Amino acid sequence: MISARGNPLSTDRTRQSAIDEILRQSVWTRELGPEEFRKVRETVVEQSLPAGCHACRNGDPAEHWIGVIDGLIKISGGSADGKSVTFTGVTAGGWFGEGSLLKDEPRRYDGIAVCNTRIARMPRSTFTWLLDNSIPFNRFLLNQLNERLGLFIAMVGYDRLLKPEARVARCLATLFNPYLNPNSDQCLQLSQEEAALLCGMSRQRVNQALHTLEKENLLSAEYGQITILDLARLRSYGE
DNA sequence: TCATTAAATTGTT
DNA sequence: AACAATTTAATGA
Repeated sequence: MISARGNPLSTDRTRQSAIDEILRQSVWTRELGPEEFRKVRETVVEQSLPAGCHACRNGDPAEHWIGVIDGLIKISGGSADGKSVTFTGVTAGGWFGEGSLLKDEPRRYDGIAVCNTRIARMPRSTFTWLLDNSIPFNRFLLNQLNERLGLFIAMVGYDRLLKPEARVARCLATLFNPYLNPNSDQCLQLSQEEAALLCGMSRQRVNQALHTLEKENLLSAEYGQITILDLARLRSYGE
């Protein structure tokens, strides 16, 4: 896995297989016809992003729909006083950035690699072609937007109704939404500081909450990574 | 391979 | 926010 990532010696064949990998893992490719699938496969390109690099930047023109092959991209925005807010994370098999493509506007948010991450870029031309030609693709997008809306509504609820432990548990669980992030790895490569940004809490409080959740065998917190052990109970934690 | 050091992350107040 | 402790990664003998 690691050896192929960012390796300048990797062949075209290994590059193409990474594209095949994410297309296999993605929900929206399952209903495409052969012609549609071929067009997608021929135009999507892979890119390796070291931790901290931008997949897309607030204000830049939007030329691609972006999928995550492996790793973790955080969707964040900067506030006026220089602080940044993390809205959500996208993991393996998830795609993002369609909002700017649909509106034909510059990017509204930053997409930043939290750990070393490989992404796939679909050119705008392919994206609009799918919109014009594939009903399954349109159905997928509609569902994805609906899932996202549900996700953000749920997160507002977590903020107001749940104790810190439950907020951490459920925020982490959202990274495993089967529709938005269908192939998320149980092992999340992120520091507690990043986890805190994702949960909208202080690092100290997240640190404390992680200890509690670890004692209950729901996850294991290691140096620079969190491994999910019981996703079902994290999802419903605090009920 | 091992020791040293800097940087990142975690634990705690 | 600050500080100490711990872990990792990089370096060179």
